[in-house]
Amino acid sequence: MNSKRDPIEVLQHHIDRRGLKLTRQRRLIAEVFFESGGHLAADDVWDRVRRTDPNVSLATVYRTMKLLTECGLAAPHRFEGTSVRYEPAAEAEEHHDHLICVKCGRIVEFVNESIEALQHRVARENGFVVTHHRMELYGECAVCRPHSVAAQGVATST
Amino acid sequence: MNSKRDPIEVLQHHIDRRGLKLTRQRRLIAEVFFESGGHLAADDVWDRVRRTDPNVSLATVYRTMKLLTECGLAAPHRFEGTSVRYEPAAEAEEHHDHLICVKCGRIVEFVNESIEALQHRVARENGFVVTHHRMELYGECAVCRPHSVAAQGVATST
DNA sequence: TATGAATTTGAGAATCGTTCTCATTCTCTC
DNA sequence: GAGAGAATGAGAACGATTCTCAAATTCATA
Repeated sequence: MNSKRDPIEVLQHHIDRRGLKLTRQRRLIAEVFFESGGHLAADDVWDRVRRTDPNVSLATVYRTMKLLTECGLAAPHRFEGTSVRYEPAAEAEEHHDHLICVKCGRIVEFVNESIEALQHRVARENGFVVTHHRMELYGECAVCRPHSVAAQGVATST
Repeated sequence: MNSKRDPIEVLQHHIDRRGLKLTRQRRLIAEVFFESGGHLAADDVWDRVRRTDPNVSLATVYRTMKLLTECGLAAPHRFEGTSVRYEPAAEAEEHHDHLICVKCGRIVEFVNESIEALQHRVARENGFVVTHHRMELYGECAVCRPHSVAAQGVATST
Protein backbone atom coordinates (compact mmCIF):
# COMPACT_ATOMS: atom_id res chain seq x y z
CA MET A 1 0.00 0.00 0.00
CA ASN A 2 2.92 2.29 0.30
CA SER A 3 4.12 4.24 -2.64
CA LYS A 4 7.68 3.78 -1.48
CA ARG A 5 9.61 4.12 -4.67
CA ASP A 6 12.55 1.91 -5.27
CA PRO A 7 15.59 3.85 -4.02
CA ILE A 8 17.48 3.01 -7.17
CA GLU A 9 14.74 4.67 -9.18
CA VAL A 10 14.93 7.78 -7.07
CA LEU A 11 18.67 7.81 -7.53
CA GLN A 12 18.26 7.33 -11.25
CA HIS A 13 15.90 10.27 -11.38
CA HIS A 14 18.24 12.52 -9.44
CA ILE A 15 21.09 11.48 -11.69
CA ASP A 16 19.12 12.16 -14.85
CA ARG A 17 18.14 15.58 -13.75
CA ARG A 18 21.69 16.55 -13.05
CA GLY A 19 23.22 15.06 -16.14
CA LEU A 20 25.15 12.59 -14.06
CA LYS A 21 25.66 8.93 -14.81
CA LEU A 22 24.44 5.83 -13.09
CA THR A 23 27.50 3.66 -12.92
CA ARG A 24 27.88 0.07 -11.88
CA GLN A 25 29.59 1.20 -8.67
CA ARG A 26 26.88 3.63 -7.74
CA ARG A 27 24.18 1.07 -8.25
CA LEU A 28 26.07 -1.50 -6.23
CA ILE A 29 26.78 0.86 -3.36
CA ALA A 30 23.16 1.97 -3.23
CA GLU A 31 21.90 -1.59 -3.31
CA VAL A 32 24.23 -2.72 -0.57
CA PHE A 33 23.34 0.26 1.54
CA PHE A 34 19.59 -0.20 1.24
CA GLU A 35 19.77 -3.91 1.86
CA SER A 36 21.66 -3.34 5.09
CA GLY A 37 20.07 -2.54 8.38
CA GLY A 38 21.18 1.05 8.24
CA HIS A 39 23.40 3.25 10.40
CA LEU A 40 26.48 2.13 8.56
CA ALA A 41 29.67 4.12 8.31
CA ALA A 42 31.29 4.60 4.90
CA ASP A 43 33.78 2.00 5.93
CA ASP A 44 31.08 -0.55 6.69
CA VAL A 45 29.47 0.05 3.34
CA TRP A 46 32.84 -0.37 1.70
CA ASP A 47 33.39 -3.72 3.37
CA ARG A 48 30.10 -5.03 2.10
CA VAL A 49 30.50 -3.60 -1.36
CA ARG A 50 33.86 -5.25 -1.78
CA ARG A 51 32.36 -8.67 -1.24
CA THR A 52 30.76 -8.20 -4.63
CA ASP A 53 33.31 -5.96 -6.28
CA PRO A 54 36.70 -5.82 -4.58
CA ASN A 55 37.85 -3.00 -6.80
CA VAL A 56 35.48 -0.30 -5.63
CA SER A 57 37.42 2.41 -3.85
CA LEU A 58 36.55 3.98 -0.55
CA ALA A 59 36.53 7.37 -2.25
CA THR A 60 33.74 6.20 -4.49
CA VAL A 61 31.76 5.04 -1.49
CA TYR A 62 32.12 8.45 0.08
CA ARG A 63 31.16 10.15 -3.16
CA THR A 64 28.12 7.95 -3.55
CA MET A 65 26.97 8.39 0.02
CA LYS A 66 27.11 12.11 -0.57
CA LEU A 67 24.99 11.64 -3.66
CA LEU A 68 22.46 9.57 -1.76
CA THR A 69 22.37 12.22 0.91
CA GLU A 70 21.69 14.90 -1.68
CA CYS A 71 18.70 13.10 -3.05
CA GLY A 72 17.35 12.41 0.39
CA LEU A 73 17.97 8.69 0.29
CA ALA A 74 20.44 8.74 3.13
CA ALA A 75 20.88 10.85 6.24
CA PRO A 76 24.28 11.24 7.86
CA HIS A 77 24.61 11.23 11.64
CA ARG A 78 27.66 11.71 13.75
CA PHE A 79 27.10 10.12 17.11
CA GLU A 80 29.40 10.47 20.08
CA GLY A 81 32.92 9.37 19.37
CA THR A 82 32.17 7.65 16.10
CA SER A 83 32.58 8.49 12.46
CA VAL A 84 29.58 9.48 10.38
CA ARG A 85 26.90 6.83 9.99
CA TYR A 86 24.24 6.85 7.32
CA GLU A 87 20.61 6.09 7.77
CA PRO A 88 18.52 4.86 4.83
CA ALA A 89 15.82 7.19 3.58
CA ALA A 90 12.90 5.04 4.67
CA GLU A 91 13.86 5.82 8.22
CA ALA A 92 15.06 9.31 7.59
CA GLU A 93 11.89 10.38 5.88
CA GLU A 94 10.18 11.57 8.98
CA HIS A 95 12.03 13.31 11.71
CA HIS A 96 13.05 11.26 14.69
CA ASP A 97 15.69 11.18 17.37
CA HIS A 98 17.98 8.47 18.70
CA LEU A 99 18.58 6.33 21.71
CA ILE A 100 22.05 4.83 21.68
CA CYS A 101 23.23 2.01 23.89
CA VAL A 102 26.66 2.86 25.22
CA LYS A 103 27.39 -0.83 25.75
CA CYS A 104 26.39 -2.54 22.53
CA GLY A 105 25.97 0.42 20.21
CA ARG A 106 22.41 -0.43 19.32
CA ILE A 107 20.50 2.51 17.94
CA VAL A 108 16.79 2.94 18.49
CA GLU A 109 14.75 5.64 16.86
CA PHE A 110 11.90 7.47 18.47
CA VAL A 111 9.53 10.33 17.84
CA ASN A 112 8.14 12.52 20.56
CA GLU A 113 5.92 15.43 19.66
CA SER A 114 5.85 16.84 23.16
CA ILE A 115 9.59 17.23 23.24
CA GLU A 116 9.56 18.82 19.80
CA ALA A 117 6.97 21.32 20.95
CA LEU A 118 8.94 22.17 24.05
CA GLN A 119 12.09 22.61 22.03
CA HIS A 120 10.44 25.13 19.78
CA ARG A 121 9.07 26.92 22.78
CA VAL A 122 12.42 27.15 24.51
CA ALA A 123 13.97 28.40 21.31
CA ARG A 124 11.31 31.05 20.87
CA GLU A 125 11.79 32.21 24.42
CA ASN A 126 15.41 32.80 23.55
CA GLY A 127 14.65 34.59 20.33
CA PHE A 128 15.58 31.69 18.10
CA VAL A 129 13.73 30.19 15.20
CA VAL A 130 14.77 26.56 15.01
CA THR A 131 15.72 25.08 11.66
CA HIS A 132 16.74 21.67 12.89
CA HIS A 133 18.07 19.93 15.94
CA ARG A 134 19.98 17.01 17.25
CA MET A 135 18.90 14.97 20.21
CA GLU A 136 20.62 11.81 21.26
CA LEU A 137 20.02 9.92 24.46
CA TYR A 138 22.85 7.65 25.58
CA GLY A 139 22.39 4.87 28.05
CA GLU A 140 22.07 1.14 28.52
CA CYS A 141 19.49 -0.83 26.63
CA ALA A 142 17.41 -3.60 28.13
CA VAL A 143 19.57 -6.31 26.60
CA CYS A 144 22.69 -4.92 28.22
CA ARG A 145 21.00 -4.92 31.62
CA PRO A 146 19.63 -8.47 31.70
CA HIS A 147 19.17 -8.18 35.47
CA SER A 148 16.55 -5.52 35.15
CA VAL A 149 14.66 -6.82 32.14
CA ALA A 150 11.87 -8.48 34.09
CA ALA A 151 10.81 -5.52 36.14
CA GLN A 152 9.97 -2.93 33.54
CA GLY A 153 7.37 -3.27 30.90
CA VAL A 154 9.30 -2.78 27.74
CA ALA A 155 7.06 -0.94 25.39
CA THR A 156 6.84 -2.57 22.00
CA SER A 157 5.88 0.38 19.95
CA THR A 158 5.49 -0.08 16.24
CA MET B 1 25.63 28.56 47.00
CA ASN B 2 29.13 27.48 47.60
CA SER B 3 32.15 29.66 47.20
CA LYS B 4 33.20 29.10 43.63
CA ARG B 5 36.75 28.00 44.09
CA ASP B 6 39.39 29.51 41.90
CA PRO B 7 39.79 27.16 38.96
CA ILE B 8 43.54 27.26 39.31
CA GLU B 9 43.16 25.96 42.85
CA VAL B 10 40.98 23.14 41.69
CA LEU B 11 43.53 22.32 39.05
CA GLN B 12 46.32 22.46 41.62
CA HIS B 13 44.42 20.08 43.83
CA HIS B 14 43.82 17.62 41.02
CA ILE B 15 47.46 17.81 40.03
CA ASP B 16 48.66 17.20 43.59
CA ARG B 17 46.50 14.18 44.01
CA ARG B 18 47.83 12.62 40.88
CA GLY B 19 51.45 13.41 41.40
CA LEU B 20 51.47 15.68 38.40
CA LYS B 21 53.10 19.04 38.11
CA LEU B 22 51.69 22.51 37.75
CA THR B 23 53.78 24.03 35.01
CA ARG B 24 53.94 27.56 33.73
CA GLN B 25 52.19 26.45 30.55
CA ARG B 26 49.36 24.72 32.33
CA ARG B 27 48.69 27.70 34.52
CA LEU B 28 48.77 30.05 31.56
CA ILE B 29 46.46 27.91 29.47
CA ALA B 30 44.00 27.54 32.33
CA GLU B 31 44.04 31.27 33.03
CA VAL B 32 43.50 32.18 29.43
CA PHE B 33 40.70 29.69 29.12
CA PHE B 34 38.85 30.85 32.19
CA GLU B 35 39.21 34.49 31.31
CA SER B 36 37.67 33.88 27.92
CA GLY B 37 34.00 33.77 27.22
CA GLY B 38 34.04 30.03 26.77
CA HIS B 39 33.19 27.69 23.92
CA LEU B 40 36.67 27.98 22.51
CA ALA B 41 38.32 25.38 20.34
CA ALA B 42 41.84 24.23 21.20
CA ASP B 43 43.03 26.37 18.38
CA ASP B 44 41.38 29.48 19.80
CA VAL B 45 42.94 28.86 23.17
CA TRP B 46 46.29 28.41 21.49
CA ASP B 47 45.99 31.75 19.71
CA ARG B 48 45.31 33.55 22.96
CA VAL B 49 47.97 31.73 24.89
CA ARG B 50 50.62 32.62 22.34
CA ARG B 51 50.01 36.30 22.85
CA THR B 52 51.62 35.80 26.24
CA ASP B 53 53.97 32.94 25.46
CA PRO B 54 54.62 32.30 21.77
CA ASN B 55 56.45 29.08 22.51
CA VAL B 56 53.59 27.07 23.90
CA SER B 57 52.77 24.22 21.56
CA LEU B 58 49.34 23.21 20.35
CA ALA B 59 49.97 19.73 21.74
CA THR B 60 50.32 21.20 25.21
CA VAL B 61 47.05 23.04 24.79
CA TYR B 62 45.33 19.79 23.87
CA ARG B 63 46.96 18.00 26.78
CA THR B 64 45.92 20.71 29.20
CA MET B 65 42.36 20.88 27.95
CA LYS B 66 42.14 17.16 28.56
CA LEU B 67 43.41 17.72 32.08
CA LEU B 68 40.87 20.45 32.71
CA THR B 69 38.19 18.15 31.40
CA GLU B 70 39.27 15.42 33.77
CA CYS B 71 38.97 17.63 36.79
CA GLY B 72 35.61 18.91 35.68
CA LEU B 73 36.82 22.40 34.89
CA ALA B 74 36.03 22.16 31.22
CA ALA B 75 33.42 20.33 29.18
CA PRO B 76 34.07 19.46 25.55
CA HIS B 77 31.31 19.78 22.99
CA ARG B 78 31.36 18.89 19.35
CA PHE B 79 28.69 20.92 17.58
CA GLU B 80 27.64 20.40 13.99
CA GLY B 81 30.46 20.69 11.54
CA THR B 82 32.95 22.21 13.95
CA SER B 83 35.89 20.96 15.94
CA VAL B 84 35.57 20.37 19.67
CA ARG B 85 34.84 23.44 21.77
CA TYR B 86 35.37 23.68 25.49
CA GLU B 87 33.04 25.18 28.00
CA PRO B 88 34.37 26.50 31.32
CA ALA B 89 33.29 24.64 34.43
CA ALA B 90 31.16 27.44 35.84
CA GLU B 91 28.78 26.84 33.00
CA ALA B 92 29.29 23.13 32.80
CA GLU B 93 28.56 22.56 36.46
CA GLU B 94 24.89 22.07 36.02
CA HIS B 95 23.49 20.28 33.07
CA HIS B 96 22.17 22.37 30.24
CA ASP B 97 21.63 22.18 26.51
CA HIS B 98 22.45 24.49 23.64
CA LEU B 99 20.87 26.76 21.11
CA ILE B 100 23.23 27.52 18.24
CA CYS B 101 22.75 30.25 15.69
CA VAL B 102 23.54 28.87 12.26
CA LYS B 103 24.29 32.36 10.99
CA CYS B 104 26.58 33.92 13.57
CA GLY B 105 27.56 30.89 15.60
CA ARG B 106 26.33 32.34 18.87
CA ILE B 107 25.72 29.72 21.51
CA VAL B 108 23.02 30.10 24.13
CA GLU B 109 22.58 27.71 27.01
CA PHE B 110 19.28 26.66 28.44
CA VAL B 111 17.84 24.28 30.99
CA ASN B 112 14.45 22.69 30.66
CA GLU B 113 13.27 20.23 33.23
CA SER B 114 10.20 19.22 31.29
CA ILE B 115 12.23 18.10 28.34
CA GLU B 116 14.59 16.20 30.60
CA ALA B 117 11.69 14.40 32.20
CA LEU B 118 10.22 13.48 28.84
CA GLN B 119 13.56 12.22 27.63
CA HIS B 120 13.86 9.86 30.56
CA ARG B 121 10.35 8.70 29.99
CA VAL B 122 10.89 7.98 26.32
CA ALA B 123 14.06 6.13 27.18
CA ARG B 124 12.32 4.04 29.80
CA GLU B 125 9.57 3.16 27.37
CA ASN B 126 12.24 1.77 25.11
CA GLY B 127 13.97 -0.14 27.85
CA PHE B 128 16.85 2.28 28.20
CA VAL B 129 18.36 3.84 31.27
CA VAL B 130 19.84 7.15 30.21
CA THR B 131 23.31 8.06 31.34
CA HIS B 132 23.64 11.31 29.47
CA HIS B 133 22.39 13.03 26.40
CA ARG B 134 23.06 15.61 23.81
CA MET B 135 20.50 18.12 22.65
CA GLU B 136 21.32 20.96 20.33
CA LEU B 137 18.83 23.25 18.66
CA TYR B 138 20.06 24.98 15.52
CA GLY B 139 18.41 28.05 14.10
CA GLU B 140 18.61 31.79 13.68
CA CYS B 141 18.98 34.06 16.65
CA ALA B 142 17.12 37.34 17.06
CA VAL B 143 20.13 39.38 16.04
CA CYS B 144 20.46 37.56 12.75
CA ARG B 145 16.81 38.19 11.90
CA PRO B 146 16.57 41.95 12.44
CA HIS B 147 13.72 42.18 9.95
CA SER B 148 11.45 40.07 12.05
CA VAL B 149 12.23 41.70 15.35
CA ALA B 150 10.00 44.73 15.12
CA ALA B 151 6.83 43.42 13.61
CA GLN B 152 5.57 40.46 11.79
CA GLY B 153 3.49 40.70 8.66
CA VAL B 154 4.86 44.06 7.67
CA ALA B 155 5.79 43.99 4.05
CA THR B 156 9.34 45.09 3.59
CA SER B 157 9.50 47.00 0.37
CA THR B 158 12.97 47.54 -0.90
C1' DT C 1 27.00 -0.39 -33.01
C1' DA C 2 30.47 2.91 -33.08
C1' DT C 3 31.98 7.57 -31.66
C1' DG C 4 33.01 11.11 -28.61
C1' DA C 5 32.17 14.42 -24.95
C1' DA C 6 31.49 14.48 -20.40
C1' DT C 7 31.44 12.14 -16.22
C1' DT C 8 33.32 8.81 -13.02
C1' DT C 9 36.66 5.93 -11.37
C1' DG C 10 40.76 4.07 -8.50
C1' DA C 11 44.84 5.15 -6.28
C1' DG C 12 47.16 7.69 -3.64
C1' DA C 13 48.24 12.37 -2.02
C1' DA C 14 46.37 15.98 0.77
C1' DT C 15 43.72 17.84 4.60
C1' DC C 16 41.96 18.61 9.20
C1' DG C 17 41.79 17.99 13.94
C1' DT C 18 43.92 15.50 17.26
C1' DT C 19 47.20 12.37 19.55
C1' DC C 20 51.63 10.33 19.91
C1' DT C 21 56.84 9.99 20.16
C1' DC C 22 60.94 11.26 21.98
C1' DA C 23 64.83 13.92 23.24
C1' DT C 24 65.22 17.82 26.14
C1' DT C 25 63.70 20.79 29.89
C1' DC C 26 61.23 21.66 33.86
C1' DT C 27 59.01 20.81 38.77
C1' DC C 28 59.02 19.48 43.12
C1' DT C 29 60.75 16.78 46.93
C1' DC C 30 64.46 15.82 49.93
C1' DG D 1 70.64 22.14 44.48
C1' DA D 2 70.37 17.24 43.03
C1' DG D 3 67.67 13.76 41.12
C1' DA D 4 63.50 11.34 39.80
C1' DG D 5 59.84 11.85 37.43
C1' DA D 6 56.72 14.52 34.71
C1' DA D 7 55.95 17.92 31.02
C1' DT D 8 57.40 20.20 27.02
C1' DG D 9 57.99 21.41 21.87
C1' DA D 10 58.49 19.77 17.41
C1' DG D 11 57.12 17.19 14.25
C1' DA D 12 55.56 12.53 12.90
C1' DA D 13 51.49 9.76 12.95
C1' DC D 14 46.80 9.17 12.93
C1' DG D 15 41.79 8.33 11.33
C1' DA D 16 38.26 10.13 8.69
C1' DT D 17 37.32 12.39 4.76
C1' DT D 18 38.20 14.96 0.46
C1' DC D 19 40.89 16.03 -3.48
C1' DT D 20 43.75 15.24 -7.79
C1' DC D 21 44.43 13.33 -12.08
C1' DA D 22 45.16 10.01 -15.63
C1' DA D 23 42.55 6.25 -17.35
C1' DA D 24 38.08 4.05 -17.86
C1' DT D 25 33.19 4.29 -18.35
C1' DT D 26 28.61 6.02 -19.51
C1' DC D 27 25.24 7.64 -22.57
C1' DA D 28 23.49 10.51 -26.31
C1' DT D 29 24.01 10.69 -30.88
C1' DA D 30 25.04 9.23 -35.54
